[in-house]
Amino acid sequence: MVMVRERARETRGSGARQRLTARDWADAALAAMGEGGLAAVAVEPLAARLGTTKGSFYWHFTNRDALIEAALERWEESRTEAVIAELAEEPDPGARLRRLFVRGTHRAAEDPLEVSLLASAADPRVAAALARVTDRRIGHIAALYAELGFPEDEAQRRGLLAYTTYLGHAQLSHAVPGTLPAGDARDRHLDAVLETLLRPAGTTGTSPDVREVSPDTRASESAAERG
Amino acid sequence: MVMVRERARETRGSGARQRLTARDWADAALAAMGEGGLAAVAVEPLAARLGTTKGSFYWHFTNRDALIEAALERWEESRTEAVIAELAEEPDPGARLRRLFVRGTHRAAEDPLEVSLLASAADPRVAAALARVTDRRIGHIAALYAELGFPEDEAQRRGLLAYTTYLGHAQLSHAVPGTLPAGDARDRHLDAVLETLLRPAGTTGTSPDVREVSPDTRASESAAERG
DNA sequence: CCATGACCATACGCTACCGTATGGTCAAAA
DNA sequence: TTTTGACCATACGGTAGCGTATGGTCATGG
Repeated sequence: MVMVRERARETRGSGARQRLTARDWADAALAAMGEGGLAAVAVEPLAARLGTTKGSFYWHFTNRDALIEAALERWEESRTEAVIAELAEEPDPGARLRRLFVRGTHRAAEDPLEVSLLASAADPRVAAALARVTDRRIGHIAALYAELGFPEDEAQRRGLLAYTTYLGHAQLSHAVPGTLPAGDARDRHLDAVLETLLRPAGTTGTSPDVREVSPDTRASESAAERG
Repeated sequence: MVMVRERARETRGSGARQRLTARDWADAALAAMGEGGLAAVAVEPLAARLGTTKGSFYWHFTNRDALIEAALERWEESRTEAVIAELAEEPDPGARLRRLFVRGTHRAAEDPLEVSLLASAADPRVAAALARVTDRRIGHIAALYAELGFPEDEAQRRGLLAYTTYLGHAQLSHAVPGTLPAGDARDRHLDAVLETLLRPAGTTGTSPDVREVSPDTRASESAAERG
């Protein structure tokens, strides 16, 4: 089963032969990681998938660990950029937080990479990357809460809770998707969650004086996104 | 750590060996799973750890899959019993929910087994076990909310949110423990989270009319528990 | 007292993967 | 045109684990 390698040599610049770069390998590693976790980042299967052999890999990387590190680095920066891209749009911090949460959960439901990384947190490199990204994200969410008028410690606490909720949601949507509402009900659920996360504190008590959640600021954005 | 194997009858040099049961293997598998995930449930390392050989294992089990299934079954029922044990104590549903949440998060922080299982949710057997346990737990929490007076759909929604929060918290405490407050601050954080999860709905709005969280019903129970 | 069967040890072949060694190919530089 | 060096193919040896085969040991019942 030899691959038909097309040698379409463009006359200029981009050496259009099927030669690979270290980044190609890192991307493939990330993809494999999303599908099978850290253990799926294996040189020989990746080589087969890329239509090449180990000879190529060991030219670009000293060993498998180096590949893992490169992949994590790539993930980390791409995620940071994605978050920053989210930031730039909305002027209203409340709407920013809503969009952040909704798009984050949507993406987590589709893309297993993030959950896979969490699942591989036993590895110290993965743990380090996760720690950096997590800190940055929680800090960012806390800043949004602060912008909304919450005092610093309360903003920090709520940022942590919001991110905790996001993580749990991502976990559920991947491991036990049946528990989560689907379709319209999903957006309604997310709205209710956001309502809970944003509701001001102060009315302590367990007695449920329950009324309808007023649907004035729905956050349903059923949009597919790219990264 | 590993227990000292008592060799009951030592009248003859070093001949007398301890015989194992299938349950011993299942327990060892669960322990290994907590430490290294599903991949750590490997016959030969387990045999070494148990001070025996593969010969013993393949007497009690047909193959590795059978061991995994047995271990999961054992986990599932032990967890169910644990939850039921929690149930029986408190008469007040609000306090039950608090204790459930606090003890759950405490245990998750100490025992990596649950997080490891989540990390191995790619395996269909693990996914099935997780699905059963998750459904039962969410149902139980929702029932507590219902007992507190929330209407059925709201109780369901809040049960899901509470469990989502638990999962995210467990995940964080394992993967990025630095983000979570420690010591006293942890209990305060948990109290605040519970306050948020139990607060009645209805006061929609983003404007933070923030006051102090009244510390009338603290849920600090720094107790070690057994399973 | 020996025969049986439950239980364990050991040796073997198999697969998947890691990493090395070494030679092949091909575009561009010399 | 020859040479160079970046890039890839292939063969090799090593390790870890799965599963099988087969024989060893020991308690108990006949």
